[in-house]
Amino acid sequence: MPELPEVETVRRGLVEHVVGRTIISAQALHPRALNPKSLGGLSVIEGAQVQAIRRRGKFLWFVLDRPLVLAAHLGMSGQFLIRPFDIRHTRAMFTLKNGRKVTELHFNDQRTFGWLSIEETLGGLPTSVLKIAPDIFEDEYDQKSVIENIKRRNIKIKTAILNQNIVSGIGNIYADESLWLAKVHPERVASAMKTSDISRVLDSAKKVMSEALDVGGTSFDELYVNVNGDSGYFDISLNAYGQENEPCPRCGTPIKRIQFANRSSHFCPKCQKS
DNA sequence: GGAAATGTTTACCG
DNA sequence: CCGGTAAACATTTC
Repeated sequence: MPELPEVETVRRGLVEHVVGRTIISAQALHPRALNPKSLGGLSVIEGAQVQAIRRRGKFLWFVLDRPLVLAAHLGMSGQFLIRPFDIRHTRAMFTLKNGRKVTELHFNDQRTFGWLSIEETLGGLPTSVLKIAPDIFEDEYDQKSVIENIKRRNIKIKTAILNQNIVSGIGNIYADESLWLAKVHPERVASAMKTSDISRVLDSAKKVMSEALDVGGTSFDELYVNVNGDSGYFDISLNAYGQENEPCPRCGTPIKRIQFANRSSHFCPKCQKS
């Protein structure tokens, strides 16, 4: 469930199900579930009450009634599930209690690129999030300085918006969708772009991601689901990502797919001029 | 069997 | 230091 709209969907589910509850037990079931940088095993948060679930970009963290937080990144296939019907890929388990009510929370992760870690905070941010830039929906997000940052670089615009240290939360799907909406070719060099074009890309990213969030994110299969195991519906709204050879919804030209930084880029060769 | 999959980090090269 | 590229992590599906 991995880009900003999907992670935010998970965060909202966690707010419903775990905030205000006390962690009775927490244990990792797979050696890769715990980030090597974690200050300790998951059991160190047993007894703590969850006060809030926060997010920056694709990073989540559980605020506790103690100085430490439980930070989490879903990687490519991580899930937090309340009522898992599939426990094949459960990598960690939490039992939470609120009075007599008991909640079992699973951290599932097929590809095991996701992780959990116990971290300290600095200025309210977990250690692993310190270098991550604010995402487009945060109060701290300053689009003017983000544009200046991007403009200083001789990198492709898609590389810039995928860089979590420049602006966080955007992954391969929403990068392609944002560039399509902004009519900007993914390989345009940032330093040669007009400020207004960079601005339009970022505005488009905000628009696309808020629309995706409204429908619970993008799910192609059951890997990307909320805490109740439900899929999001943004896949039906995709205009470029995964649409190779499909007609561009704006001009009818077949969407093109190219290799980009070891992955795929999808764009309309007519609308998005290089 | 090969390729690809919504992420991040690191090594290496020029 | 900068940017590009490939690989690494691991699993599953088409």
